[in-house]
Amino acid sequence: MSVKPRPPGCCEPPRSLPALPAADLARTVATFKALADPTRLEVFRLIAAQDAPVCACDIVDRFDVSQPTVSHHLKVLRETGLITVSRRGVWAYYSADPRGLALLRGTLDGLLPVPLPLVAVG
Amino acid sequence: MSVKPRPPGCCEPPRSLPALPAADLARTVATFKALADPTRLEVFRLIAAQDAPVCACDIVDRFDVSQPTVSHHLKVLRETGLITVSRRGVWAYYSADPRGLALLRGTLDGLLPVPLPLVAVG
DNA sequence: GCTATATATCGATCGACGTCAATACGTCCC
DNA sequence: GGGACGTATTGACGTCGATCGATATATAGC
Repeated sequence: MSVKPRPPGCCEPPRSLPALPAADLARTVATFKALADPTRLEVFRLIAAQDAPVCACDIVDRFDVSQPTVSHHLKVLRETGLITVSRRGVWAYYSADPRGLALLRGTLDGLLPVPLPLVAVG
Repeated sequence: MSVKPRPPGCCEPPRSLPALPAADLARTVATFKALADPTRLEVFRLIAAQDAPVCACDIVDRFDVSQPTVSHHLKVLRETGLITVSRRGVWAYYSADPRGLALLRGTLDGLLPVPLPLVAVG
């Protein structure tokens, strides 16, 4: 953060980088963190692979963790905008929110230029 | 994980998802985790924004954490394949490894189909 | 060799997080 | 209302990880 002279013979100062706004940084970090747990990543993969919303009971059935733990993971994914929930009676149905992944994709594209230019077709 | 009958009136069983191989899951989780810390994400952003390798001393200068902490973050980024290091005398120069981000991009594309079909040109 | 400098490693601390059992909350049905 | 069931919340526990100061390692120059 300080403005120090280069150590002699070291290097040119790197190109300065516009700092990410604090809110964007926090949101990006939270999204990465949401997918940085093996159980939670698999839960999200299961939800994202479906055409129709997934019942919470199915998720509980498919993982070797307790029902409160699954509920906790779903809450984290919901709070980061990666999934949405809808209720029908006592049942809760979860779907992937495309905007959550779009945010991540945008972040990655901002980190390094894509190797080949891409254009949308169709 | 068990094969239980549906609760009555709940839902159709979700499409079964081929489990991610353990090694792939671990590697993906580790990469997400590497970018899930605000300091480390900013360090990586600084490195990835450059055309030339960045001297470690510059990174230490630009952040409000101690030199051992920066060294630790650089090690994590290196071990996940997001950056590479080269030495010249006592100095260490870090560059972004495009393959690290490519892995992440591939993972995201596997999580949800891209909103519009994309083709490479040029 | 000795000193100075750049970077890495070690050990300790402290907060964050994944997990569980227990419990609370809501909804359905009798 | 009362019981049954699906889901969410709470509180506690153990582990992991970000951070630091101290120290180690390595290189350059004298």
